Amino acid sequence: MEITILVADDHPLIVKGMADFLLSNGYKVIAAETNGIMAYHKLINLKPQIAILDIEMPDMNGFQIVEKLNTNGHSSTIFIFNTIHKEQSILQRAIEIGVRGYMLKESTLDEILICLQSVIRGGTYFGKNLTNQYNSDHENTITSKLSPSEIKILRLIAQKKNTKEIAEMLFVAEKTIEKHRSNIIRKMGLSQTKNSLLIWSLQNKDELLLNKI
Amino acid sequence: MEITILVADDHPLIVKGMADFLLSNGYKVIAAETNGIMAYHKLINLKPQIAILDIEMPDMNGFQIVEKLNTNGHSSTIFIFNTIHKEQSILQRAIEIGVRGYMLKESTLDEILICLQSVIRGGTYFGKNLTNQYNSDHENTITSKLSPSEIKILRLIAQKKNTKEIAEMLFVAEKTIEKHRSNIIRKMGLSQTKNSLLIWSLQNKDELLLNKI
DNA sequence: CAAAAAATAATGGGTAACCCTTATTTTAAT
DNA sequence: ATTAAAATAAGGGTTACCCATTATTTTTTG
Repeated sequence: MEITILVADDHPLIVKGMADFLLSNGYKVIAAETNGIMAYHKLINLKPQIAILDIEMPDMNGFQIVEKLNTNGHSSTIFIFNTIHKEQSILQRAIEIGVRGYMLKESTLDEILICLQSVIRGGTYFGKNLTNQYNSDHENTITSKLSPSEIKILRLIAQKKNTKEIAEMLFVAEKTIEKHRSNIIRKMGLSQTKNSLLIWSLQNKDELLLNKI
Repeated sequence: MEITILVADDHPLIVKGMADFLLSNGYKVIAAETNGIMAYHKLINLKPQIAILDIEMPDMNGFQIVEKLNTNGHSSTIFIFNTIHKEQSILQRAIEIGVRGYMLKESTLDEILICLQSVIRGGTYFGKNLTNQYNSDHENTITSKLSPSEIKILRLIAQKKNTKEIAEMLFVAEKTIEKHRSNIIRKMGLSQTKNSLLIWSLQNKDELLLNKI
C-alpha cells in the first residue's frame, strides 16, 4: 500500500519541490500546506502516515503542531522536521516530543529518501552536519548547565529586556538579576566585556525561545 | 526559441522545485547549482538568458556574482533574486547593481511566472510584500540619512566592536566615535537606553553588511 | 532529616555606552 | 570663494552592565 504524506513549509517552492520529489519516488502526497494551522487541521482530518514539517511557519510552528497532536489526540502520524536549524538543543527538543526524523534544508535529496526509509521501517533519522558545524558540548550547556531561573532570565535578555525590567517582571530585586547574569556569564564561559551576555543571548535566540524548559 | 535559465540556491530542494517548475512551464533549465562559485562559473560558460539566484550561498553570494559579471565581463544574462530578505535597502541595492527581478521565497508559484514574463519582455519585477512588512521609510533611512562615516561605524558595531576597538581601527579618538554613535542614535530615532544602538545594529546586520556603500 | 544546590539580596567598585554642549578642522557643494 | 555639511575632539554627567564577596532563605535531593 502507498505511504500517505503531508508536507508543510512556508515557502511554496519547497512544498512543491518536496511534493513532486516524493510523488516521483512512489509516495502519496495527500496534502501540501504553507501555513501551520492549515497543516494542523489537515493532520487531524487526513491522518497521513508521515508528516514532513518546517519549524517556522505562520500561525503555528512545527513544535506546537507535534506537541498538540502527540499529547491530546493520540496521533499515529510519524513526524519529520525539515529545517534550517543546526542547533543541537533544537534537535534535542524535537526528539523529546517524539519527532522521528530531522533533516536540514541544505541536505541532499538522497538524504530525504534515506530518512523516509528509516522512519517507515520503524527507525529514526537525525541527520549529520548537526554536531559538525557547532560543537555539541557548547550547545548542550545552555540547557544542561543552567538552572531554571537562569534560563528564564536568559530568555528575557534575548527579548531585549534590561536588568530593571526583568526584576520588575519577576518581582525580585535588581541585585538578584545581576547575580544571575553574573552566574550565567561564568557558567557559559563568556568574556567579561560589556554586553557579552546580550550579544550571546541574541545569537542563541532561536535556541532559547524555541526551547520551552 | 526556448529561454535558457540557470538556478542557484543553497537548498537542494528549492533548486529542484524551481527547476521542475520551470521545465513544466516551457523554460529550459540548463544549470542548477547549490554553490555560489559553481553558479558563477556556469554563468560564464553557459551564458543563460536568465539566472535565478539566492542571495546567501556558500563561497559567493548573489550580490558578488551579479556585480562581478555586470562590471568585468559584459554579461547578457538577466538576473533575478529569490530570497528571504524583505528589507527595502537590500532590494534597493539589487536594483542598483542591475538585478531585474526580485522575489521572496514565500511568494507563490504564480508570482515566479509573472516575474519571468515581465523580465523577458524587457521589463522588471520587484515583488509585493516588501513595503508592507516593514515601513519603507524606516528602511530607507539607514542608507539615506546617515553619512559614510556613520555607516562605516555602524557596520563595525554590528560586528560587535566596541567604541575603543572602532577608534583604534579607524585611527581616531574614542570621543569621535562616541559622537558618531550619538548622532546615529539621534538620526535613527532610537531610544536613549543603553545598548539600543547595539541591538538595533544586530537586528539590521544583514542589511548593513550586505550593503556596500 | 541533613546536605547540596538554587534563589534571593546587599555592599562596594570598575567600565562602557549613553546624554549634553562647545569647537576646530576638513570636505563637499553652489 | 563662501556657505554648508561632515568629521574630528573634549569636558562633564548618568546609568546599566560587569566584577567580587558575603549571607540568608528556599528548594531539591540522597
